[in-house]
Amino acid sequence: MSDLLERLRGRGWRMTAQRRVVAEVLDGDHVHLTADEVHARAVTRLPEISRATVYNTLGEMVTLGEVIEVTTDRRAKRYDPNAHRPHHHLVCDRCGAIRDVRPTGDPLSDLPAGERFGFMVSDVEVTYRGVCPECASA
Amino acid sequence: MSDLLERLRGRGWRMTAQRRVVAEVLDGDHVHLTADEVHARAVTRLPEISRATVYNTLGEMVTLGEVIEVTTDRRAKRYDPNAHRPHHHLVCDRCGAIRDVRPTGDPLSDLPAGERFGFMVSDVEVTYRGVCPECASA
DNA sequence: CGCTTGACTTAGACAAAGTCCATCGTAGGA
DNA sequence: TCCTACGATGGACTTTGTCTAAGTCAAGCG
Repeated sequence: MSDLLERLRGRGWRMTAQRRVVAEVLDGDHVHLTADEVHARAVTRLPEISRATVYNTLGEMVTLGEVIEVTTDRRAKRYDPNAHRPHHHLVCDRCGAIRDVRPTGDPLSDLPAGERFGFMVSDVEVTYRGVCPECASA
Repeated sequence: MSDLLERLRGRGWRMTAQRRVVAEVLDGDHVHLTADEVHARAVTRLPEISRATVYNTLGEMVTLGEVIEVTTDRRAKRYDPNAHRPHHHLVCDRCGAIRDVRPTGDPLSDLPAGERFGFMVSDVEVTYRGVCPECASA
């Protein structure tokens, strides 16, 4: 994760204990925590960190493009540190588990000009839905 | 919209003034209203309709498969009556405008078995993002 | 036709997720 | 080491949605 920390430093981020903890909590592959989950884990390392700070820090990371916001359902937004490898998401409809996936092909090129309604289309998010092995066998 | 009303009747729905109004409000193409917007419009026709009823009715329509829930951002869910023609969505990042689009190709077949992590994948949602003509010229 | 019944509606309390703001604290440069 | 602007805090507030207890009404039945 020092990877993420390094990048943030390099952008003139003022380093504080709170920011370090949030960045550390977000480390790893297939990590998709909600803001509250990030807060809960951060608290175990830095008991006095506030919810507002977690929200602020996550928001800044998103703005800097170091973390991606994922909205897979009506519930809370999730935060995905895997921002530097383009990917999409596979979500379990039963338990909400999320995996990063990389489909073949480019969905952007699948949208013909006639279906763009004059928009300048810049991005596409693909969410696959199904049932994960654990839920299927339960 | 009598189309939607007819289908609902046929499923043994008890017909009430409230349900009729909600169904009528949802009529049309490229309609993606939030529950609150549906309520606001319903109130102009039936002043005493309550928020809870609008939520209940929308939820039932979704369960019956006559209306689709669309979650494009952190804000409110939107309701799309165009449930019987498969389609995806194009969203303006500035003003939130939504258009129904139909890309070529099938994203489901773009997810190789090795990227499915044992999931039984049953559905895929594609959200294109960009800037609409109105926002681009403003 | 009017009765009955259970499905439907209502208002408001409640909950979850997130934002805002005034104030206090501190990282890091001089 | 001292200063100061940037960051952190926590509590109030907002938005979106759910739940519940009590009242209302659509529609089948006689």
